[in-house]
Amino acid sequence: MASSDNSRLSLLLSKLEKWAEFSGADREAVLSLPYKIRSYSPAQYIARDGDRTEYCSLLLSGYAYRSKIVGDGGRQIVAIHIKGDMVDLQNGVLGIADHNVQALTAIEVALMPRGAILDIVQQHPAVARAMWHETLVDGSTQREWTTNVGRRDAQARLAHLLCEFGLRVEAAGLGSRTHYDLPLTQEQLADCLGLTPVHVNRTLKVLDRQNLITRTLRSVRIDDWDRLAGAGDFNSTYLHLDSNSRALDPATPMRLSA
Amino acid sequence: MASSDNSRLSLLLSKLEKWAEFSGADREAVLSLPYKIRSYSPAQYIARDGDRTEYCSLLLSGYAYRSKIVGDGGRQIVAIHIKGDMVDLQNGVLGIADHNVQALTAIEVALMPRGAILDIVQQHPAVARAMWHETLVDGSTQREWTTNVGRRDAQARLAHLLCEFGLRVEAAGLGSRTHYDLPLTQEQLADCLGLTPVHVNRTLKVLDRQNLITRTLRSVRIDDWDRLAGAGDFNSTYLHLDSNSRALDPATPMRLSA
DNA sequence: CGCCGGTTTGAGTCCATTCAAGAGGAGTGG
DNA sequence: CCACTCCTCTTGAATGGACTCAAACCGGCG
Repeated sequence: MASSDNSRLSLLLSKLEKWAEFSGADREAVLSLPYKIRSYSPAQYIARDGDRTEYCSLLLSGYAYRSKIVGDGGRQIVAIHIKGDMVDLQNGVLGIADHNVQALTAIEVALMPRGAILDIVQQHPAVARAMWHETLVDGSTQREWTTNVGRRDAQARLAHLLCEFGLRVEAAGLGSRTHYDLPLTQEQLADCLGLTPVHVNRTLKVLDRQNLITRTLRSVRIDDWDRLAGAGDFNSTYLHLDSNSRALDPATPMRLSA
Repeated sequence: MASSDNSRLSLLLSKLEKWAEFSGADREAVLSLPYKIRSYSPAQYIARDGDRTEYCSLLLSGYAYRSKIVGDGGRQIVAIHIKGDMVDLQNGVLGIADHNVQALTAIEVALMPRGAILDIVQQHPAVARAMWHETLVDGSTQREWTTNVGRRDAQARLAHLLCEFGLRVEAAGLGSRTHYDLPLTQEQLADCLGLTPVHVNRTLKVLDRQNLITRTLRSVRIDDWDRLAGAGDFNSTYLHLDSNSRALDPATPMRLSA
């Protein structure tokens, strides 16, 4: 466990500090978490369903995804992760993986031993609270995904996903919400959306023909954000991107219009 | 905020203690959380999407559910909660509700102020860890629901839901896994499963005709658990019902057979 | 150049939906 | 105690969105 140059964990620190007020000691503790860097190539497993997990991983670069396999061989992708996400907090803390975690592109992760995570949350309440928040936001996103596959048609599902990606990629500083890399094959998109690859292909074409998006190879340009968000029934609240929950601003609560 | 007789929070305590080793002070702190009891009648809102939330609620009796509404008016039920569940931890801690929480039956809840929850996790790491666990298990369940609506056909979806209910109801001491109250209308079942009420009706009949279940009014008898679990592609791992994660037993990791 | 994974397109099928109407059950008020 | 109403459940028939199967196309790469 080489604890060499810990500056790579500053990514984690800045993420966590969005959610709680950190003391100097808290920051110090995060930055001195033991970790090792590891690379994975596309499709490689970070964790497999059923595995005992020893590490929590912070995604340093690239994209990763979580998936579950059903009885007939079908696959559901339940989450996509980008730079700065803790990709294995749930599996790591619960101790046993209830789903697969795989690299989508070539990635780099910082592996932190499960015990070190449990220790730091034991000793640093602010860190604990921030990680808990992280988990809560993941949960919120997951509910939205359930809703997406459960109650929207193919076009809305896809539009919704593209909007979510845009905002998250932008928030992570990886591009603009209207033009970003989308390193998913149509088959993987289908597995995110509960559709078949063939139908994803057709649906993409429909969005393109309506001048909502322009597809180039593995990247997307959103030509009309507002109309795409409308088509996707997209409301960004669930992403909790505004980090003002600790000092909740007095703005009027939003309400769905429909 | 009447902090009168705190014995009702022992339900919360016993749940949390499954996930972390509590000291006497930890127990004391949980039991002396301020709360007030409130009743809701069926369909009444505990929280609405977009609301500022001031309380976290512990469900003392009855059933509740979370839902999201989509643009065309459709509803997705994203979780069902039973006695002992914290029904509003996410909304309460994040401070703004990203979905609705409603009573399914007549219910009683213990409302605890958001601030008190934040305080206790600040001062009692074991409590924080236990609540975090609670959230992680919720997240795991949510991933399974996403998978259920995304990648299983109507029959499997319904069978899966019935199995999940059975185990959870049994774990909460409310009945047996093979015979329990199911206070959902077929419309509500449909909204859990991403189906229409009409199709739920037909699918129930299919399960009945295959002698997997027997339906009586608002309750279910599972006649052949193993076959139903097979039909529903059900594997209970994701519920994390075995509370041995803090002292992980050395059993071989489970792997899916398919 | 020829392979190979991914994309595109077409045609036919099917699972679930929609629309519609009737039956059952519980509660209410006359 | 019965009539009435409302809600839920049930069933049928027709429709449709997404799927399956299958073949062709494309672009990158060895």
